[in-house]
Amino acid sequence: MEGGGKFMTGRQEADSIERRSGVSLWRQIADRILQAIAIGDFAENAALPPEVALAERYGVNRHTVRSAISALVQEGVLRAEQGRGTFVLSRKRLSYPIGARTRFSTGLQGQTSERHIVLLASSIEPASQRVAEGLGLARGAEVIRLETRGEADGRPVSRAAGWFDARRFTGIDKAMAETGSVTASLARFGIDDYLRQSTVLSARHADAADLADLDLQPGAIVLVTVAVNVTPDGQPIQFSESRFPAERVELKLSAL
Amino acid sequence: MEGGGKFMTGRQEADSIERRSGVSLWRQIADRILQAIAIGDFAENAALPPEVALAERYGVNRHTVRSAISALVQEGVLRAEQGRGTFVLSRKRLSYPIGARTRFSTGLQGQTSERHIVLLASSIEPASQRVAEGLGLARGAEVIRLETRGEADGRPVSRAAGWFDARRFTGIDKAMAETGSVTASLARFGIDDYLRQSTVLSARHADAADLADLDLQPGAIVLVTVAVNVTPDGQPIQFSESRFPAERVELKLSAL
DNA sequence: CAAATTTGTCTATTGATATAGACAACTATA
DNA sequence: TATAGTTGTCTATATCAATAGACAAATTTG
Repeated sequence: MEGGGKFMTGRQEADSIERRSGVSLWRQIADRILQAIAIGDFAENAALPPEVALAERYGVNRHTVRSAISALVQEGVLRAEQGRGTFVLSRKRLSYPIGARTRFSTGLQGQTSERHIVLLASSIEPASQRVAEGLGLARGAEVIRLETRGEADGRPVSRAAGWFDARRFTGIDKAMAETGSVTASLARFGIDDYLRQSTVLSARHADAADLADLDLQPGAIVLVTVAVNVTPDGQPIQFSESRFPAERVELKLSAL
Repeated sequence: MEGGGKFMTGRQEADSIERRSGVSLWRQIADRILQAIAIGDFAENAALPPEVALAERYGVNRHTVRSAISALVQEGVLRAEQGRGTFVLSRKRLSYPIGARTRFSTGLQGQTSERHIVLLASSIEPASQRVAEGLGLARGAEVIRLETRGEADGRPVSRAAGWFDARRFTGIDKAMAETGSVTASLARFGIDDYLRQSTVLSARHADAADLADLDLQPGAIVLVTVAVNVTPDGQPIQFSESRFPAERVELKLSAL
């Protein structure tokens, strides 16, 4: 029973693996295992099926499965013990909420014991076309750019660039460095509340910058959001582009 | 340093390519070209830079670039003409809106000249755990499952499975086959309006089923949404899982 | 027409990917 | 303690991926 099971269950399952696809088999199998963990097929701390069983299941050689497992061990997802088995270390994906009032820290409450934003860099630059459009400024107007990384339990879960009107938000880089919070920084400028006006979402393979920023292994997938935050009366205050590692994060879109 | 140019522009650019990553260079370059087209770097009908220029730009051999181009020609994204150049065929990605009132047809108005939903299959089955949770039914309760494909201008842009309470929506499969519209089908059961209660979003490599369903090439990425639609008073009516080809579709999250 | 530019094809070589088989090392258990 | 089950290591072979160079074929330009 290879492909016949597709309609049998309520879940998309590992029917097969694509050869000569430009994606190596071990990478595809590593992705499958990651996904299986994410949807709860392999419980945390539980043993994976033995290598020979996985090899049969995916229709490849045992050594190919070993390459996949070896990559996941490198990533800290699995732990292999000779004679015993291979065990799942990492938890399910974080569920990052996106809605009218998207906030980093509050959204992950309950899922992680610790979370924070690190300001990596800031700069002043002329607004590019899309930034200018998003913020309702003239192209080339001065904007402040903040580069940040979100971390939860010590692991990177997001990497964002945010742009603000440099005139209105002079010094927001310092505020951000001190508070570690966009919400708190904006409060210093009299912004008590802000809303997510629009979010555009896409996905792609991680490039070199993503790999470094998010501590990913080559071949990983990133979710990309491009968003505009506005004041309650509709004035644009922030344009942002965020990247999330798809293997560690899912986005939960909440009405509101 | 490698990524020195990273802070120079407002755009994530092609700093480099990852070797021995499990993803072949030609596939990575094909992804880059797709992305460049999607964000408008290469205009429609315009010529791509010559192969030698691309090879230099990405730091690979010309033949590797040719492999990437050849894959994109297969996918119908590019057209190569000997002696002239290689040209961009496909348009930008469709922007598929997701919000409180997500509807297939209305959402794509203006972006495509033609769009419709095809009912591929339907069945009655016991509710799996997650379907039951989503619909607020007991696990194992009978549900109707509709398998559909969304097409715009003749190209697949979505592939969805939708589940409905079999008791309440007996015959919705026929309604769907006749009307080709979820909204119209639900109207027959007295549902004039419905809202998107929750959407969970993730991304992964396309598996064999995705490749067949969405007419993709191996190595492609799919966006996956899992959603629950409810009546205005909060009663769950539909649980769905949809897959979108990331190279052809982006999701636009609209407030409310 | 001639030259320059660009894509297409061919041969050859190297390294990564995948398969195959055998056996060692370690663990749990009967 | 013996046995079965599991991960770890090794050798060998075949195929795919990537590089390198040369030249043909088609198109555009001077």
